Amino acid sequence: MSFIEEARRAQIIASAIEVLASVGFAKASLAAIAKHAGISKGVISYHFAGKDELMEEIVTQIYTKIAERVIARLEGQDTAVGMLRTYILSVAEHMRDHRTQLLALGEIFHNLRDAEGKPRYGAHTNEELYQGIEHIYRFGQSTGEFRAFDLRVMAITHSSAVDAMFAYWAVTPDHDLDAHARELADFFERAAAK
Amino acid sequence: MSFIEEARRAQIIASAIEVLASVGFAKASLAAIAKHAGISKGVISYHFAGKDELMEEIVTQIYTKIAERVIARLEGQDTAVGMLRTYILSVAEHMRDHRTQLLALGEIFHNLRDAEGKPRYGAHTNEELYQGIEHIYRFGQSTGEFRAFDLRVMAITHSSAVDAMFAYWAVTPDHDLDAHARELADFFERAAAK
DNA sequence: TTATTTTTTGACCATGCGGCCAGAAAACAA
DNA sequence: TTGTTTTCTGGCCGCATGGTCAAAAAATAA
Repeated sequence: MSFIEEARRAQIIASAIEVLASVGFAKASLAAIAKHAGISKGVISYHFAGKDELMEEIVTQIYTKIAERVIARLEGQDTAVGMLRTYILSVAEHMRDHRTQLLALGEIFHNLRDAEGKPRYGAHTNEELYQGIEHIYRFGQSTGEFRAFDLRVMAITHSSAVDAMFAYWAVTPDHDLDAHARELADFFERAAAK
Repeated sequence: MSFIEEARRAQIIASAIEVLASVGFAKASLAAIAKHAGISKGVISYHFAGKDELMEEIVTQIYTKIAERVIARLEGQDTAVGMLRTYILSVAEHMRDHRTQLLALGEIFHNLRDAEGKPRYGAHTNEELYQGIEHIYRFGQSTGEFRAFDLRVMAITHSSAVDAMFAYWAVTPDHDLDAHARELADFFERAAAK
C-alpha cells in the first residue's frame, strides 16, 4: 500500500469521524464526508471497498487505541478488584480525552447494518468482550475475592453499565465522567464482593 | 373516532409490531407492513399522520401495558429492597410473555429518528425513567436500607442493566430471563446495601 | 519529452423509501 | 333508490443514497 494511499485513507477516516460526531450517522453520507474532506466523492470509493469498509476501519482503529491503553494499565494489577477498577477507570480516562471518537463510535455501533438490515454491532458481537470481562470476575472468584454469581449476567451488566456511562456523557457533556467511573467501580466491587 | 377507525389502527399497529419483530426496522417499510396486514399502503397514511406517529403509538401502547403491570405489583411493597426486586422481576416476567413486543420495541428505540436524523429515543429521553428509579433508591437511602451513593449514576446503571438483559435475551432466546432478573436484583441489592 | 500508470473528478444510475392523490368502492343517510 | 361521506386502492412523485464510469489530471517511468 503506497504512501499516498495510506495518507488518503487516514484523511478520509479522520473526516468521517468528524462528520459522524457532528451530524450523526444518518447525515454522514459519502457526499458529506467527501465534502468535509475537500475531495470528490469517488475518491472514497476508490480507496475503500464501500461505506461499510470505511466504517469498520474506523471502529478497528479506535478500538485498537483503546485496547493498547487499557492493556498497558492492566499490567501492574494482580488482584481482581484492582483489575476491575483499572479496566473501568482507564477506559473512561481515555474517552474523556477523545470525545469525538466516542461520538463517532456510538453512531456506528447504533446504526451500521449489514445487507439484511441487521445491526453490524450489538449483543451478538460482544462475545469476545463478555469473555474478557468474565475472565476477570472468574479470577476474582478463584482467589476468593468475589462471591459466587453468574458470570455471564455479570459480564453483560458490566459491559452495559460502561456503555451507558458513555452514552449519558455523550448527551450530557458536563457530566463528570471520571466520577461516574469511580462510582461504577465501587458498584461492581460491592456487587461482586463476598 | 369511529369504530372502524379504531379497528384499523389496532390492526395496523399489530401488523407493524409483527413485521418489526421479524424483519427489523430497516425492512419494516410501510409497504411491508401493509402487505403483511393484507391492505393497501395508502390505508396507513389515511389512518396515521405518518410512519413516525405509527411508531410512537406502538411505543405508547406497549409502555402503557408494562407500566400497568409494574405499578400493580409495586403496590404491596413498602421497603426499597422489595420495590427494587419487584420492579426488575415484574418487567422481566411481563416481557417473557411478550417477546414479539419486546423485539419491536427494541427496533423502534434503536432506529427511529427525528427529522434531523437524531435518535427519537435514547439517553436524552430517559429523564423521567431515571427519576422514577432514583425515587426508589432515594427512599432506600432515607430509610437507612441503602448506603450513600450517586443517585443518577445508579439510575443510569440500573436502567442500562435491564435494557441489556432484554437485548441479550432478544439475541439469545434460550437465555433464562427470569434467572437473569433474579441475579440482577441481587446485584443491585448488594451494590446499594449499607 | 513521451508513454504509462495511478489517482481524481463529477455526472450519472438504480434503488428504495415515505407520502400523495384521483378515482373506485364501500358504508351510510335521506 | 339516490345522494353523500368515509374508506380504500394502486400507481405515481420527489428525494436521497451508495455506487459506477468514462474521461481528465496528476504522478511516475522510460
